[in-house]
Amino acid sequence: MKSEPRTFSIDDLKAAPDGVESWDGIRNYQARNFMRDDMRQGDRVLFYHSSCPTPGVAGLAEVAREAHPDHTAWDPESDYFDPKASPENPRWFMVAIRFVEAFPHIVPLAELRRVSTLRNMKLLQRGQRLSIQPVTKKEYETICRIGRSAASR
DNA sequence: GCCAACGTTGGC
DNA sequence: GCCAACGTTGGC
Repeated sequence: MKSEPRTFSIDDLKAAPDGVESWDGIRNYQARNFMRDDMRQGDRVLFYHSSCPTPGVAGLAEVAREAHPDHTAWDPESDYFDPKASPENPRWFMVAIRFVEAFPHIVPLAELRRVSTLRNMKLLQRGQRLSIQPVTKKEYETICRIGRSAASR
């Protein structure tokens, strides 16, 4: 899951009550469908910092609550207001995630690109902008190993 | 700030 | 259903 750290970082997640935060504001159908159809309680999440000096994986979270209607969609005061959404027809969904760990050092995108076993990772494919993407177990484990190692920087 | 690559909108 | 125009994402 990608987030701009100026807006919401892994440290912000850690500081949230119980380390839990709702992932509201997703207004892309593919990302919505992925949250609604594929993300399950306890699933691990790579927390990615985007649009910042060193984009990369900052740490880990887990799904604390499965998909439920994103109420910001029918709040006219919200930046994420969608006039076509309503409590009866929510249109947009969100999950809640819980902080698990922050890596000692971010795993930079540039480093991910150098790891041959990650070459098929969706994040690294050309034109891939989706803010929520599936990750294979092997990719997840590889990135955890790099993130926890003293050699990462 | 630039720009490539997508996604969405809306006229026809 | 097509597709041009526009908006967004996100690395660099």
